Amino acid sequence: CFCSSQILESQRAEAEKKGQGFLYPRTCFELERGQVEGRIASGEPHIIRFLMPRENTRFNDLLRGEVDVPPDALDDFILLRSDGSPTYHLSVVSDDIDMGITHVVRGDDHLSNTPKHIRLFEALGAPVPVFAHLPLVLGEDKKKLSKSSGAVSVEEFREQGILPQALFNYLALLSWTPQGTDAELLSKEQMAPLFQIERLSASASVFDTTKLQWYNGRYISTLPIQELLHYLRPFLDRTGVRVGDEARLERAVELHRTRPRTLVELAAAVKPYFVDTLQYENGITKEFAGQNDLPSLLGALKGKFAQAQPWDKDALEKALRELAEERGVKAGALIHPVRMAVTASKVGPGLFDVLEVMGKEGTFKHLNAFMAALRGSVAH
RNA sequence: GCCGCAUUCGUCUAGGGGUCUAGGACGCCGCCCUCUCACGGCGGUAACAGGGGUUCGAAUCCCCUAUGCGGUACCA
Repeated sequence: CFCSSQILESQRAEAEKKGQGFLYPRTCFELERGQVEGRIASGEPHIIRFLMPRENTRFNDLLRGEVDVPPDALDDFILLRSDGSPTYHLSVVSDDIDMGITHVVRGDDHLSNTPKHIRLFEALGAPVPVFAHLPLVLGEDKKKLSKSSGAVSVEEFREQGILPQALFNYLALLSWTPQGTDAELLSKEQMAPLFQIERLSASASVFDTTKLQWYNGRYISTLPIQELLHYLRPFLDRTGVRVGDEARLERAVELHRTRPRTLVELAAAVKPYFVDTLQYENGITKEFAGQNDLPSLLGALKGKFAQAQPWDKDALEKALRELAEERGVKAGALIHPVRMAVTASKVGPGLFDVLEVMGKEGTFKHLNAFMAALRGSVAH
């Protein structure tokens, strides 16, 4: 075809103005063979088009069943550009033939290209593969997933502290459910034998970060501990945690793992067990600075704890409850400030478990720092 | 414009003519457990896009409309 793109473009605009579709008018197809050879020999720029049959193209998509496409929108598409390079359509089809591809599984957005590809396979005398067009995953704005609509690469999810198992599980269950089970938590190994491509839904799904995080939380709390630790390590490094005591890390993770939804949060939760100083800001001013008897209570508690033998949750709980009894306060009046002191958080696992794992040294270090911070905030 | 694909709770989905007063999960709300939070347990909230058919009977089959997405490139 020798038609210039300018001419075709203006013809196309013309047709659209009249509200009509535009197909290549096959002007150059009418040319005599000798004429064509002459013009090519003279170096005139040209492209090679595929002569698309003017009839319906039917094929059976694994997900959508019979698809029947009339020729209206099937143009005599270009195979070779004027510089001689192949277009996408020629490339994929030759590649598929070359590699002996039997099943083409690709995104929905290629459904409209399929008739072209099928005709190409036929024209090249190759067997037409089976097609399956998967629905797209949409962003929360219901538009095609893009950079602006959230994370789009596995690297980004890894950075956010999402476990590969969780991402896999979540993604696999978008547009697909296994037959005969309501199970949501499925490993790759469990899914493989259940997988049937026909059970994929044909409609697009919206990516829900909250649900992904739920999956992630489930995997964080159930993964074998060593495996979890393996994934957690980079996040510990990143938050500046130097783990001196592996056994303590393991116990701390066991204690905290039911709460976080990302590895970032898990790392933050076990940080107090391995650092010298914590940041209290909000905890001090809002909750405890106004309690005038708190310094005295905590001082007395330190005395009790100093004598606790052994340093375990039962002994510590006994010591704390004794003091509460003696002072006529509720145990909670001690438990909450101590939790704040040792973890810089209002929420967390049972306090005595935390103290046992943290150890005597760590507990006192944080208690002292907290009391000092209390004095500072009262003074102001 | 033309062609194609899609449409069940806010979201992911089950459902393939009667068993659907539509099931499960996330989220949200309440209760239980409890030193707090989480986990766990129990309960609740919320959907068949609209309109025509076909049928004794439709979320399920057909048509139309609406909406969304994709294609209509010398992009992939």
